[in-house]
Amino acid sequence: MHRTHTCGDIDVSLVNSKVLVSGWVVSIREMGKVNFIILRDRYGEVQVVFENKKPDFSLGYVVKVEGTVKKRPPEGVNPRMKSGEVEIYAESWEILNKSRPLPFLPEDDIDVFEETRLKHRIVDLRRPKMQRNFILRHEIILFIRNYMSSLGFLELETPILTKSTPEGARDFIVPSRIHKGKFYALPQSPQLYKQILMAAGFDKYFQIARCFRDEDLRADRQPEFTQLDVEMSFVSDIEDILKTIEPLIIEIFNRFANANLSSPLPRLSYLECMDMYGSDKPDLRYSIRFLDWTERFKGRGINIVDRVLENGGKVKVLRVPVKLSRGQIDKLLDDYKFMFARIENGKPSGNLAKFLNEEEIRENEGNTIFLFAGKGLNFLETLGDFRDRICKEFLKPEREWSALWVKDFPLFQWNEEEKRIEPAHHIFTSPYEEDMIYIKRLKESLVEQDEEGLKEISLKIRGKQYDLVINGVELGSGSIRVHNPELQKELLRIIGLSDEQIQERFGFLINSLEMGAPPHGGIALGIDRIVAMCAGENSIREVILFPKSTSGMALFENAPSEVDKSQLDELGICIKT
RNA sequence: GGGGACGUAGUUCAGCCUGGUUAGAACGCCGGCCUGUCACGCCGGAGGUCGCGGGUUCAAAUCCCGUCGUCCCCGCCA
Repeated sequence: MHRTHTCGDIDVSLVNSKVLVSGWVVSIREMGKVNFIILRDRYGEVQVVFENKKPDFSLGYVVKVEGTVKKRPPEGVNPRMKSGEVEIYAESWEILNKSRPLPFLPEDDIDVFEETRLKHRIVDLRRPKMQRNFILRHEIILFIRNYMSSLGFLELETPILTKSTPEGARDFIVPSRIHKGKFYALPQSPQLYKQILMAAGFDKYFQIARCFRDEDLRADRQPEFTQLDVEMSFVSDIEDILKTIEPLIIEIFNRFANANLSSPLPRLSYLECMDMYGSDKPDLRYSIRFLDWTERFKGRGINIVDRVLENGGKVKVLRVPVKLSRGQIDKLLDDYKFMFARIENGKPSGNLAKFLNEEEIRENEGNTIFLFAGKGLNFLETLGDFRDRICKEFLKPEREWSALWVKDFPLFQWNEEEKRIEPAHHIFTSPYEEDMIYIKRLKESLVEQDEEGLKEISLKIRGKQYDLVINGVELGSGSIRVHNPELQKELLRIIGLSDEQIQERFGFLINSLEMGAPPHGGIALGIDRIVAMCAGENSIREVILFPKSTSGMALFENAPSEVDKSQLDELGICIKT
C-alpha cells in the first residue's frame, strides 16, 4: 500500500490518526535532532517531522512516509500553508524513487527561461500553478461537455487523417504509404465534416476538436490547438446560434473567472465596430471610442481636413479623459499623424486648439482630444492601433471583463497582392438574402475584370458571420452556412476556382449539399484561449501540456526529427537538400 | 521571409563596452554541525565546450563574420 491519505487530505480532523502518505519531497530543513520535510502531491502539501531521525532524502525524491498526525506547537503554525496547523510525525519511510538534481525547483515563483521549462516540462508541470491550470482546463472542458449534452448536442469524432483543402491556412500533410505520392492532411478544423454531419441528420453536433495549421506561431497561436466545434441544423438566423451558445460562454467566464457577465451580450456589426473602434475585436473594457466629426469640421479652415474631405474622407476624434504631456504626445506623433488639443482650466492648447469652439472646449475639460482625417479601411485600422496604444499606456480598464458579438462581416475581401477576391472568413458562410443582388454584380465585375468594382462590391456583401470577442481577444467565430449546392459552387467560382477544382477539392461537400442538407450553422471557440484567460495567463502555452516553440519545435520530446531511410523508402519520398 | 531581445556552472545572472592572473555570485548538489524549521543557519567541497563554427590578435567569454536555438513583433494565420 502506498497511501491512506493524499497530502492534501491531512488537516486538523486527522489529529492523532495514523496515516500513510506518498509524494514528492519539495523542501528539506535539517536542524540536527529534528528534521522537517515538505511532501507534495496533486492535492496539497504537508510537513513531515523526523524527531531523532534523519531520512536520506533529496529534493525531488518520491517517498512514502507513515506516521501520526499531530497539532503543531502554537509557535510552529504556518498560516500560509493549508495544512499549516498540523504535521506528520514520521515513524517509518521508504524511498520509492530517487531523483537526480532537478534543473529547477517545481515552485510557482521560479525565474527560469521558457526554453528550460519546456525542455524539462514534467518538472514544470509539477508546479502547483501549472497543476491548477490543467485542473481548470479539465473542469472547463467537462463543464462544456455536460452543458452541450444537456442541450441535446452529440459529441461526434471526425477524422484526423483528412483531405487537403488548400483554402485558408497551410495544411500539415501526411504521406500515404499505400498510395505513394498522395497525402492526407490534418484538419485545420472539422469545418467540412461538421456540415456533412448536418446533412447526415445528426442535427446538433459538438466536439472538443484538435485542429492543425502549419503557419508561423505567436504567443496565442500554436500549430495544434483545441476548439469547441459546434454545428446545428434548421437554423437560418444568426440569433439561433448566438442564443444557444451565449449562456454557455457567460457561464464559463462567470463560473471559472468570476467575470460577472450577463445576457444579452452586446452585438455590434462589423461596420459599427470599425467605425467606432477601428477594430473588429474591440476591447470594450475601455469605453473611449471614435466620434465622427466630419460634418462639424467641414469648412473650419483646417487645410489638411478640408483636403481629406474633398477626397471623401472622414474626420474622426478620440477624446481621452486624461491630460497627456507634450512628451507623450510627441512620442505618439512619431507613429501617427493627428492634430490634438489639451483642455485645462478652460484653456485649450495644441495645434487643434484654435479651431475648437466654446462648446467643444467646455465639453472637454481635462481631456486630450486627438483628431484624425483619412479614408478607407487602412485609415480605420490605424485608428484602432492608436486606440489600443492609448488604452494600454494611459488608461485603466473601466471593468475587468467585456464580451461582445461582432457580426455581419463582409463575405469577401480584396487581396491586393494576388489581385483576387478571397473569403473574409471562410467560403462556406451564407450571405444575407438581401445582399444576394450584389453577388450577381460581383460576377459581372469579375467577367469585366473591373478591379475597382470588385473592391467596392465585395465590401457590400455581408456574410451571416459572428465573432465572439472578450477583452479584445477573438475567442471564437462562426456562421450560418451555405446549404444550397448551386450557391456554394457559385461562391467557390467567385474566389477563382474552376469547376474541376471545385469537384476535386470540395466534391464531397457539394455532394452532401446535393443530397438534402438542412439549413445549418455553427461556431468554433478557442478552448486554449478561453482556458488561458480564465487562468489569468497571457500565453496559451501555459494551458497546453507540451506546446511547441516559436519555430514549431517540441522541446521536450525533440520533434520534428529525422526518420530512417527505410521509412522514407516505404513512402516513396526522398528529401531535397 | 523581415525586425528586436537573449544565449557564461544544474538554474538565474555578473563579467563583454575598454581583449591580458586560476571566469565570479546566488540558489541547487555533495560532506559536516545544529531539537521547531518553513527563503532555516553555520563550516567545507564538487561543478564551466563562456551555444556552435570561422576570423582578427602574442593573447578572445570580451572585437568581427557566419550559424543554431529561445522569446516578442510584422508578414502569414481566423
